[in-house]
Amino acid sequence: MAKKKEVQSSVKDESLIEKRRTQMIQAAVQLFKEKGFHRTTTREIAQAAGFSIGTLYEYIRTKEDILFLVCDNIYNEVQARISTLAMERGTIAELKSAIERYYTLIDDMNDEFVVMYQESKSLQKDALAYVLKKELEMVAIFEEMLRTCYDNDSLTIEREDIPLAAQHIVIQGQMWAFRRWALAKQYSLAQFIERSQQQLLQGMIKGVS
Amino acid sequence: MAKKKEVQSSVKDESLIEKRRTQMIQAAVQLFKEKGFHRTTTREIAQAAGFSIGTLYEYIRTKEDILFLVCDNIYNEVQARISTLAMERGTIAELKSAIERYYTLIDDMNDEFVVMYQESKSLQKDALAYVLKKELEMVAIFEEMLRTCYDNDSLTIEREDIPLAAQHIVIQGQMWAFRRWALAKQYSLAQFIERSQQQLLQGMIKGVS
Amino acid sequence: MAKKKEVQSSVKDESLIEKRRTQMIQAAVQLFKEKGFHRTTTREIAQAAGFSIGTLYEYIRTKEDILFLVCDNIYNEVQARISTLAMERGTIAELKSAIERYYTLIDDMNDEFVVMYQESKSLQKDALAYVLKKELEMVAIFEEMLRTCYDNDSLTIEREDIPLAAQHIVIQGQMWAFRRWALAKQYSLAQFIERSQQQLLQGMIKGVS
Amino acid sequence: MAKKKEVQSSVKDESLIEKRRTQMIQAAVQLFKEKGFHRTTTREIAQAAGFSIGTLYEYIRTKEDILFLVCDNIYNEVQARISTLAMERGTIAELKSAIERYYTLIDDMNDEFVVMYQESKSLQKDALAYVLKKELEMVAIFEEMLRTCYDNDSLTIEREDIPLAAQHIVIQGQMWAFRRWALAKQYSLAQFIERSQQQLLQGMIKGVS
DNA sequence: CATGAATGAGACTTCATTCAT
DNA sequence: GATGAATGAAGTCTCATTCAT
Repeated sequence: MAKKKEVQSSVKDESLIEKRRTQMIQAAVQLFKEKGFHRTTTREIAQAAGFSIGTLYEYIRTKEDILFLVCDNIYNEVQARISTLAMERGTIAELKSAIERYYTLIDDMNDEFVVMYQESKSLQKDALAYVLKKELEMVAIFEEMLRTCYDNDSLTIEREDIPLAAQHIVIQGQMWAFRRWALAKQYSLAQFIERSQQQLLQGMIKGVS
Repeated sequence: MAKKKEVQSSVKDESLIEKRRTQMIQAAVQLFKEKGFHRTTTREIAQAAGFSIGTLYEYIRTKEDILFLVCDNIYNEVQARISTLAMERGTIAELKSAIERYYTLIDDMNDEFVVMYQESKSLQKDALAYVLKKELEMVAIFEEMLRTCYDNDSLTIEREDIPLAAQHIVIQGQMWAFRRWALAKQYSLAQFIERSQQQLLQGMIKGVS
Repeated sequence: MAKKKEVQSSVKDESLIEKRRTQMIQAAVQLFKEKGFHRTTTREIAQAAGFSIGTLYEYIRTKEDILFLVCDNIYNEVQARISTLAMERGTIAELKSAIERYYTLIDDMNDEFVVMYQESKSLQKDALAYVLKKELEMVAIFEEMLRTCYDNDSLTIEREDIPLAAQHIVIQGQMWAFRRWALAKQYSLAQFIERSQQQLLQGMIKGVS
Repeated sequence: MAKKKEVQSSVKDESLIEKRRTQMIQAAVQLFKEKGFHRTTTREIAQAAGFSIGTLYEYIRTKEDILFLVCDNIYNEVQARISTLAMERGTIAELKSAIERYYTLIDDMNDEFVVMYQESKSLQKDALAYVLKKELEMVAIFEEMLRTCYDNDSLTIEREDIPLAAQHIVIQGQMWAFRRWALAKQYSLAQFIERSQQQLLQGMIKGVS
């Protein structure tokens, strides 16, 4: 659980940092979603967060720090909610449940996901590397699940195609994040999840035609 | 084929406009890919294109016009290369061929695609609407193909799931655009296309277990 | 000995004021020497002095007050150490001794002197006037000494050149303050003093060729 | 005549650069003299120079560049005017003439000198090194003159004291720069030069009592 | 048509100072 | 008396766009 990159603050009170950063992240996500990272000014973020520009800069060093905090925050939420999937025996049911949880999470945090995927490239090299690492961990979770299922003799898929399949699951989630506005006309979230589970797993599950 | 948005130029000579814009699109794509739209300056684009900042502004009105030209250019290419699939009889073979052509195109124009997906949100409302419309047309082409196949009695899929399947095909293409750097370690383009065809169509084709 | 300028403090306890100000002067001298007055922040001074920014402002009113305290402190030291030269009979030996004491003091308080000469221009008009007055008093001490020597019939110099000669003695001291880093390669302090006494007084002392 | 440090400009026309920089240097010297480098804003400099802030930054990269240009400009002037002293035979008359020229120059460029000595410490390491090097060259010119005089058998001074004597000449010049306001009450420039020549050279010239 | 110097609004960031705790 | 979080004026610098040559 080593923190790779720390955002420096000149304020000492840790709980206050926590509180202010939460305010600032919420404000930033909203604004980044509307106008994008570059078109949003630090003043706007401060104002939307409810404090002055001076106060904003007591809790970060640069504007980019805010973007990093947004991205970091999302992954922490994601991992917190996904990692509860214990995956003890590696059943297909558990895999389906993981997909459901993941897509539900994406739906809950739609704004944040869109912002992260659209803007994370604006991060500096080290911050970007950190975010990409987190993203690969996400794919790795599903790879691991698929592999356990495979070892349980539950999948017909080739072992070497597991990475692609895992990416597929993640990408399908991004699809909901990016095109909810288009897809929601036709599917509810529940329907989307059901259809996705079917399409993604269809044909790779033993005993299912 | 009504042009929704025209980029104004104060130069009259059409062939010169064509030539200069091609230069500027090529320069811009390279720069946008490296540094993103917002971090790229108009001066840099002019210099990379081989003319002065003053000349650049003879052929466009705003910086955003350049981004629009990049996006517009991609769709013109796409449509030119995909639309040749007349899809007369709606066979599975033709569907597979369309997927192959589409993914090959994405591979050819990788830089442009990445730029478009990353930056198109920076377009003004009307230009963005135009680009989204073009993208939906892309999905519509595959929907149409799937529907023809369906009517040909070639698909087991539900008719109402055709839009989702079409989106799926397009998204899978984006996956190659965005993650070629990661995927290429494991798959060649040909292999990726083959695997994708299999995963995307698997289970929805009649007569295939 | 009327105090021209008082630095206000909201703290009552005089000995505490004394203590805190000593701390802050020491910290400030060090920082001003390294980075200059303008590049040093009040926060840095407070931290280096060992207390909080809030406490710092209990003992001063503005940042400039700190600079004034530094300058004032130097002159207090100077006067304390130089004025002990009672100069009762106005001998050449006493003049030489005064030069030695003065230059030794400059060597001891090198940092403070450099800071004062570099930064005193940043003082407000009234504070600057006070510092300049103190400096002129410094020159006046040597003028007085030279004049006594002159009246003692010990100098060949013109009486009207005494002010210039006095300035010369002071300036030569500044030379050691500013260029000790260069001069120290060639001369020890003792050697510098000896050479200076020789050059400064050479030719103006009766009975010396 | 190798230029150690170049200030970058995005304007290509060399003669225009020359012209604009001259304007900007003149404006800056005036303002730096009045308020110091740090209290002067780039906007003020641009305005005083007669163009916009944007134009100012077409000819420099950072505010510090302006200070560097000011310092560089002074030394170029100084060297241009001093180097005409051919010093062919190394006579005392020529040495005196050099001192006269140097002090006259300082008087002419009083504002610039004060600014340079007060503010050059605000330069970055490399720019500061360049300025210090130029200053040492100034001392070296006088050292060279003194040494030639010495070899001509014209000086009674010890050879090892030549560096100190050269520094002395330079420092005495700075005295006029810094304290003209005080000294001018008593001496005209001509008188100051005469007295300085006398005091500086007195006793080190053979055949003069 | 081509050029590139000029413009200035506006962005990010700093930091002296205050004041409630 | 001590603390340190909050403030916002002000500074430096960028860059899209214009227009005279």
